[in-house]
Amino acid sequence: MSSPLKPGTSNAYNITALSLACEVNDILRDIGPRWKMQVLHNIAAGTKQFSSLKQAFPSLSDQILGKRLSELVDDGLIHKIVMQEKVPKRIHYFTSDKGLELLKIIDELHKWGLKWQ
Amino acid sequence: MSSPLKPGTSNAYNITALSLACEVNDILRDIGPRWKMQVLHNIAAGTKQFSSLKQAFPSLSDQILGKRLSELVDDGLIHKIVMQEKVPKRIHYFTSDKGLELLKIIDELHKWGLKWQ
DNA sequence: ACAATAACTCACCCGAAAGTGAGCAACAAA
DNA sequence: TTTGTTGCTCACTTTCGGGTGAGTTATTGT
Repeated sequence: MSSPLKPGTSNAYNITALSLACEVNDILRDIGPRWKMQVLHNIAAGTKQFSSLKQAFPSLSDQILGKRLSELVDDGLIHKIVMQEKVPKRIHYFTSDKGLELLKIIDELHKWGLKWQ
Repeated sequence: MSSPLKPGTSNAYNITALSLACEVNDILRDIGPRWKMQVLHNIAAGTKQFSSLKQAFPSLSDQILGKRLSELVDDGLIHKIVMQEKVPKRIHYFTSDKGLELLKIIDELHKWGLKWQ
């Protein structure tokens, strides 16, 4: 899902601390891009197609939506199935188990945010 | 902790979906900056001073460390107490309850990452 | 006299991410 | 025949965040 240790990011003193630290860093970078978790959440809520996701987020451009979807597929957070090959294509997205478990944590993050403003 | 809805980010259709979405977006932006959660984690583990945090993360520059610390203070995730005013100053950082609860969620994120690679 | 220390801030650069404009495929409806 | 649909990709510009170099403060150690 992401790159290993960058050069110079580790040393003798903090090798164990950094093993956790770097992994968390990488995860945050993976889930951090704008709209990405929202799109994942919407797909989990039943929105399946590109065009309906567009409607759900009118201020999100096609380009960014396309990028986020391909990132989510690459991360294994969603699956993509082609329902109809010929144009206009019909493609359905649905969340993987990995994605659903991530969303549980995202939801806790949301609750944490509500609790502490 | 962060800005409210940006103009054009909301509309009639998705007002409820976006209320969650935008909050999560904002939280992710707040916890996303490089090193921030690592620094928080190290402070929770007992590292109290600027100079010892520097040692813990040799590849992290003073400038970024200073920035992250002030962000963490602004976010209410850590507290800063001045132990000795006169130069060289002695300043201690320690995690707030808000910060500790966030770290629990970060830890789950870490476990999620280990489970799914 | 000089360097070192602790904890920063300011000004700047540069690469990555976000956002914008255009286009495309191939079929169906107006 | 033109327009619309669906699901994108490519190229470009702009914005933002990370990283670097230098400087500051006053006291203490050599």
